[in-house]
Amino acid sequence: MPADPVPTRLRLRLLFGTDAMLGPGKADLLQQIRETGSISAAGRAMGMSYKRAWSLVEEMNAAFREPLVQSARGGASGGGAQLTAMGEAVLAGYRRIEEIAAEAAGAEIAALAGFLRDMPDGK
Amino acid sequence: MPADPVPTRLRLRLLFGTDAMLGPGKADLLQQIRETGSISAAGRAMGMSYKRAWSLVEEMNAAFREPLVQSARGGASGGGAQLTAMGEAVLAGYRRIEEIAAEAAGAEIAALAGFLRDMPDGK
DNA sequence: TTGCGATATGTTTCGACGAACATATTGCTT
DNA sequence: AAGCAATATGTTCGTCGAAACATATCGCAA
Repeated sequence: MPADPVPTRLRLRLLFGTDAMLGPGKADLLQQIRETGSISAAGRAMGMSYKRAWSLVEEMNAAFREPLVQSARGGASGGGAQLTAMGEAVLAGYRRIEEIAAEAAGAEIAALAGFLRDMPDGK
Repeated sequence: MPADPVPTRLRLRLLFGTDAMLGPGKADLLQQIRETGSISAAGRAMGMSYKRAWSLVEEMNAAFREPLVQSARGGASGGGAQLTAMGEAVLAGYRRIEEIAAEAAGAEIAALAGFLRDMPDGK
């Protein structure tokens, strides 16, 4: 068989109770913060305003027992941010969940994708 | 241990290529159509305008090789809609994927939920 | 002590998406 | 032939959330 004509991805979102949630956006943000060492740089890398990035960080820090992101302002480089141990754990956990789910449901997902029309768009 | 303080749910969305996607909303809509035999009744049951429900149906019908919903207008009861065999298959497949993913990742999800603050809100 | 770069946070502006509204159409029933 | 109930589809109107804009603050370095 040829490479699958329609690459199918699985995105998942965890709903904690009524308000708190963790999805691909926050996970990617955590990862970018981890890589760039800055909330603003992470936001830029994702085409997201600093304000929005910061808001998401604030939500996450409030939702868990301990903050996921530790930030500092001032200093030589103006400040920065990095993941706490809790932040590392949550990010790793989310990635693991993604992987496990995609793996477990892979066959079913492929079956569904097989029902798709070949070219959904006009391309 | 007591019942989990924060009931955690998993919602997943399948992204087919760039445009087509299938998530909880469309799946629930399919199920309601199946149960009510009508697009408008399904929309009402979900607090969704007929127009929106119809649009979603149109998207789904266009995305797959065969329509998922077959509709008829006119007639004794004014018309109606029902799932095609393809529609039944897609709905069942999505539910199965949900179940498999939740089951496979259950332990990891519970672990993450354990990191949550007890009362995210003020309640 | 001035400047820089990033965090922190409030206010205003804007645009997309859905709701609401409005019709047209269809085919049984009576 | 008239009426009904639901599909089908276009148009307008509101609203919520994000973007954009605007400051304030911090701490090191030069």
